[in-house]
Parts: sequence; structure tokens; C-alpha cells
Amino acid sequence: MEAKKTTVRDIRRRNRSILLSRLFFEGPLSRLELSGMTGLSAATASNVTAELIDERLVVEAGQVESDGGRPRVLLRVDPDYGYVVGVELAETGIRAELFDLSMTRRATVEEPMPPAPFDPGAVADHIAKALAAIVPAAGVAPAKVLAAGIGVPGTVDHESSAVVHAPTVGWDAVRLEQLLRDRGVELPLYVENGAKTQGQAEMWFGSGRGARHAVIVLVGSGVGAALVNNGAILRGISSSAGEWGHTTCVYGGRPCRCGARGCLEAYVGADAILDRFAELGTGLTLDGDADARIRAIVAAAADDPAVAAFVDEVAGMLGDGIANLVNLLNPERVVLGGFTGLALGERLLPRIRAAAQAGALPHPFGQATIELAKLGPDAIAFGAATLPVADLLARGADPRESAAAFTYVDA
Amino acid sequence: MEAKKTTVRDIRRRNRSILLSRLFFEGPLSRLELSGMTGLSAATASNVTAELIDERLVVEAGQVESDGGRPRVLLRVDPDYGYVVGVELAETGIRAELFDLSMTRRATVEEPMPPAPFDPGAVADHIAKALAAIVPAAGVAPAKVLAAGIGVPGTVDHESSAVVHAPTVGWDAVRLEQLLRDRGVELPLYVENGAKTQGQAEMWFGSGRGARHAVIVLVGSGVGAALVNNGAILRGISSSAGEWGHTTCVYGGRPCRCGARGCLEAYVGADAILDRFAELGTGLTLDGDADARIRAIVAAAADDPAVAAFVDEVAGMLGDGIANLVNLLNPERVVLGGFTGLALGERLLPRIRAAAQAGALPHPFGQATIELAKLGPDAIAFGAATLPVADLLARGADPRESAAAFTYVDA
DNA sequence: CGGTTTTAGTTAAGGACGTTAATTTACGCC
DNA sequence: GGCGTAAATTAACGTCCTTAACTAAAACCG
Repeated sequence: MEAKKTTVRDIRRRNRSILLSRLFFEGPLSRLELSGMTGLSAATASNVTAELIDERLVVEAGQVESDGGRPRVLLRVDPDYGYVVGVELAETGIRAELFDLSMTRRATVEEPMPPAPFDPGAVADHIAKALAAIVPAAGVAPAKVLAAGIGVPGTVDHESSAVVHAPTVGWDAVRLEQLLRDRGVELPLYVENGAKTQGQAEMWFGSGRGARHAVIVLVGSGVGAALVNNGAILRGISSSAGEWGHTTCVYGGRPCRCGARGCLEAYVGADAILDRFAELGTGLTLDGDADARIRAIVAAAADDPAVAAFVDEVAGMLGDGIANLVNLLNPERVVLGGFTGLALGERLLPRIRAAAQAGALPHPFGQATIELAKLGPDAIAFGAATLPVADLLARGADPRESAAAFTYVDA
Repeated sequence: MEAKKTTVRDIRRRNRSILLSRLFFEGPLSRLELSGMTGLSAATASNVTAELIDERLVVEAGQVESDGGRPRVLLRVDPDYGYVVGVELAETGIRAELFDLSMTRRATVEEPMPPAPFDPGAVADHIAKALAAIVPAAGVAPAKVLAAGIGVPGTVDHESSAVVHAPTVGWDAVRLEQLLRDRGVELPLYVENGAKTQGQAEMWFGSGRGARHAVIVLVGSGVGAALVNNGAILRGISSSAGEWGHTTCVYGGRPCRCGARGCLEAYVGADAILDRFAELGTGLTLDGDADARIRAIVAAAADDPAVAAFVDEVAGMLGDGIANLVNLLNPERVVLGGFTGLALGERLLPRIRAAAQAGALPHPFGQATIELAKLGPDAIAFGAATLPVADLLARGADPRESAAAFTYVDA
């Protein structure tokens, strides 16, 4: 309704984007296949791909032997056109990963940090250090690094530059992008909520693949979600959409670290599960990190009826929470991820499904499948790395040429 | 990502749509103003408007006197280019309204019906009758009626034709569009969930105006919502997104007519309020329809502490439900409507706001304003009538020329 | 082994559009 | 009645897609 004008130039941009996206997700493909699947004439497909090849974004990738007739030459996005970095800011430290344009991991760098609350300056130092270290670690030319994405444990306002709000690590309006610029980082940066980056990873290469309407539910220490409508992750007015963990599921219930009562996170988040389990007084002792301890609890349910009842209740609440999302958003797929989500889901998926069915309306429930995440709990950095790639595909051009660093991409 | 090719023709279509939308929402405007606000060159603005004038969609609407220089001639969408009908299918009957293209109501026809459950054929008879009656009632030429929108109390699948699922009136997969065609209705039809049509009405001409991310909350007998992201109402995979009423707010709580427990509707829906009020045993007797009785309860809270506590709890739960939507969707505006919502909101908006604040995260809550609906509880038919207009504006062409009747419009 | 067939890809001509830069139109004002 | 000013139209031009003709590269076949 407030759309901006369209001009002849836009159509070339869009068609570049369409062809490039096809090659990225479905390549290698021949020119004629591209023409067929997009509806573009063969002439234009040739013409546009010639441009892309000229710019080295696309390369030929062998031929397909023919059964009479000229063989098709296959095209694909050149994996070595450039590289993208994905950074995860977790509660225990930084992890940076470098990928080529086929999203193959080329290097990983970890920077442990003392536990939260975090000093913003110190975090920026660590990120800058990781970004500096990963390029030599991967052995690629610094000039070929296109951009970096950063997944953070909080919400991100994209004003003139990225501003992070992350109460769980003690951040309120931290100008992360600016802090990195002050430390000499010159790469285009894409800062986004970690649940959203992980959600995008699942949408592109995990269990969400192919769905237009999906919900990626992430249950770890915190509880979040990436809500996907028509292929695009919902952001809302200040990019904080998807804050599912602090949705009330028990009116007036358990107090939550957010200050409110009865939040979903106060029942199904890892910390909540561990706390409530301790209150049960089963005599069971737990070792290891949160992930291991959650798994131990789930395993113990096999022998101990009290534990079984407890775990069953947790699964029931999670399923009920999922039911709410199914009712509200009518997704075709629900993907359950995060270390707690996977620990519960691997053994209790039928129970979770049943609870979701009990709480959801029959019609939307019937449209949705509920599956486990494919990429494991560590896809935040990977998802962050996809952000500049999404921008590249959407605009059909190198992110380094972008006017604004972060553009809202409607994958 | 799966986008279809763009061709030179599309750019004209889009620019037509942009100019037409501007004229509809912000007209009358001169050609030069149009050019300025859209970024289109004056030449193109002239050129495209000439086309629109040629097709009689747009007419001149007087001049603006100049302070030296040729005066601007103002353009606007011709209100009498054609007419649209909006139909509300309510639990008490049919209401049809006919509007011109300035959305001025020209006629209303009501068809009472015996209470639900409804016989689909009988409803189709009534709608067909109302559609036939309203054109003469408005005194307009039948050939100038462009299309009709129908708001129904349930969800709508748009497959080859509209299929309605409405458990509250006993409908499961009713092929409403086909039933109407069987009865000789030839108008293009746009069938949509009533909460969504009312939501669109509020977005276009009510309290939602100007917001890109909004939640229109509708509390009547049932409880629903229209979720607006980036100007578009969320539909999900089968158009049932927005089913807010059957979201769990009390895990294991009151049984709901949907079969689940603890649904929001089982606490804040009109029927639930009346039932629970009766259980209170205040001795107060209530008269009139549901609306009047809810209002009487709210009014009685001023004198009776027990009633006050009850009403306060209802407002608290409503506010908490709103908080969940604020967290999940990060809207810039929340609009509270529906007869129950308005009855509560008119007196208890501060309480509802406070409850929402208590349940929501500070950051998204701070971005959202919570307001009452402007159009009253009867905007379903009006909103239904906007559906074909939205289509007209989006495609920049007469809906009668559309290939598929219902197209998903991204206002 | 050279012509034929088949499929892939490229050129060339043509049309739809938006843009810029004149040019014309329609007023108010001496 | 000419002048100044702003609105609107026209003309020339460039971009980009399309159709249709054409070239390229292989298998098939006598």
C-alpha cells in the first residue's frame, strides 16, 4: 500500500535474484532448465546468466551427457566466489565459523568467555578477535570475505546500526555494530536474534526445508521461536517477534526470571526443568552440563514413575505451547529444536504430538506436521552465516555493494 | 525464493496499483503530487493516470486554485465506478451492505435466521437472497456491482473454491462458494474469516490505520484475532491463522467448547463471562442480549466488590493474553474490539494495559500501543466489502477481470 | 565418415515502459 | 495582451524481455 515505484531496472534485479536463488538452492542447473522453471525465455536466462558468469558469481560445472543433441552445460554458484562468516554469541563464549558459498564449513574459531553478565566492550573485543583469526585459519584471501552474520541471545533493533537487547546476559540497548566498527571491523555485518538465525538454518537446510509457513521452536536454557510466514521470518516493528518463552501458559503460575508469572520458559526451559526436578526430591543425582542432565532426567523416566509423571507433564506443557502456535499461525510444519527440545523430543515426540493435538483445533492441527530439528542445537552460527547469503540472493548482487548493511530479506 | 519471473508488463501493473492505492487512501491528489509521493516521473504519473481515467476508474475532482501558474487538477477514484457488497454471516442471521468505491454505505439488507447450527443450503439461500435484494435496494445498476465479500464465523480454505470450517455453527468443510454458484450467484466472491475482515476494516479505516505490524483482537461470543505483519494479515497454510481464542492460558483449566481446557475463550469470551458470573451467585439479574448483560456486569463492578474482583480477573486474563501476542508478534499497535472487548475496554482499558505490561517483556511492550477499535462490533460486513477493493487496488484492475476470484492481497 | 536429427544456447529485431528534457497548457497579474 | 509560473504532455532515448531465426555440439545412421 505504501509501495515504491517500479522501474525497468528492478525487473533485471529481480530476475537476477530469481536465477541466482535457483542455482543456489537447486543447482547445478542448465540455462534451459532455469528458463523452464522460472518461466523466463531462454534468451533472457542466457543473457542474465552470462552477466552472472561475467561477474564470477556463477561458474560452469560440467556437462550432462546427451541422448542425441547438444549436451547441457550445468551452472552453479561459485563456492569460491567469496566467503561468509557466522558468529554465535552464546552464554559461554563466541563461536565463529567461515563458510564458502556452498555453505561448506571451512574453519571454526572459538573464544571462551567468562559467564554472563557480559561487558559489551569485552564481547566486542572477542568477536573482533574471532573475525580476525578465522580468515587465516581458513586460508582464504581476506578480500574474498563478503560479510559476517552474528547471532545473539536477545532481540535486535535495526536502526542506523544494530542495537542489541539481551536481558539474559545483562544487555540493554548495546550498540554492538558500532562497538565492532570502533574495533576496526570493516566487514558488512548482519546482526540478528539467534533463534531467528537458527530458524533460518533449519528452513534452508534442515527440517523446515520446503515449508512456506513454519514454526521453528527452540528450547534450550531459554525458550524461543522463529515464526515463518510465507517464507519470511516474522520480525515485527522492532525485530523482536518470536519471543515465545515468555508467553503465559499458566495464569498466575510459577515466577519466571523475566519478572512475570506462568511463562512457558518457567516450565519447559532447561533451568526450570532442572529446578523443578530438584524440588521433586527423587534422590537422583545428576552430572554434566545442562544438556546431559536433562537427558539423564528423561532417561530416568523409564524406571521411576514419579520422574515419568514429571517428564510427562513437561512434555504436555511443551505440546500445549506448540498447540497455541499452531492455532495462532496455522503452520504446515513445526520444527522442535534446541538442546532441551531435542532431548525431550527424541524420546517423547509422540507424547508432545498428542498434547499438541489435545490443545489445538482439529483443523489447523491436521495441517501441521511436528518434527525434530535436523541441524542440532549448534546451528546458530551457521544460520548467522546465511544472513548475508540471503541478502546476496535477494538482491542478486555482492553484499559489499549494498547501500544499507542490513536489509530485510524475504527469502 | 520460489518467486516467478518478472516482465515489463508487471511493472506497469505495479505502478497502476501504486497510483490507484494512493488515490484511494489519500486522494484526491494531483498528478504531480502522485509523482512526488511515489517517485515516479511526472510523465509516467500522467501517462498511467490517463489510462486509469480512460477506463473510468479515476475521475477529475476539481482544481486547486493556484498562486500563479497552471492550477493542479485533482484526481480521485470514481466512487461510482462500481459497487461492492459485504456480507456478514453472524450467528443470528445475514447482513449485507452495499458500498460505493469511496466505501460509503448505500444500502443494507438483513436476513434473520433461526439460531445455529446452520443448514449450509439454507444459509446459501439466504445469502443469495440478500445479494439479489441489495442491488435494487441501493438503486444501482446491477452491471456495476463488482464483487461481494463474505465474512464467516470460521476459517476458510481457498482451494479451487472457498470451503468454510465453522465448528461454532456446525459447519465442517462447507463449500459455500459452490453452494452460492449453484443458486445462480455470478458475482466474483471473496470469502474470508470474519475476524480477518473486521481486522482489515480496522486497518484501513479504524484504529489500525497507518500501522504496519498490528494485532486486532476481537472478543465477542468467540475470541479471535487478525494478525497483521508488514501490512498483510497472516493466513498460514490454510488461512486459519489468528485462532487466538483457543490458545491455552490456564494449563489444565476450565473446559472449553472446543474440547480442550484452559482456552482463553473459556475465560474472556462473552458466554464464559456470563456463565462464570452466574456461578458467582451475586444475586444480580441480567436482562437483554449478551452485549447488554456484559455491560451490566461491568457497570455493577462499581458497587459490588465481588463483581469488581471478578471483572478485574477477566480484564487481567485478557491483558495477559494480549501480552502473549505482543511478545510473539512485536506489533506497534494492538486494537481491542468485539462487543465484549469494547464493553470491557471502555471501562477497564487501564487495567488491561497494566495486565499486558505485567505479562509482556518490557521491550516489545514499550513498542506497542493498546487502543479500542473505532468501527464498533459491526464492521465484519464492511471489512468483507473491502476484500474485492483490496484486490482491485493490488492488481490495478477491475476484479471482474480477475482470473482467480480470490487472490491473496498484501495490502 | 559425412549427412541428418536433436537439443542447447545465442543473436537480432521488435515492443513495452520509465526517464529526461523539451514543449505546451492554463492560470494570475500587471 | 503580454509575462511569469507551475502543471501536464510530448518526444527522444535507453533498458529489458520476447519471439524467431540462427549457430553449436553432440548422437545416430546409412
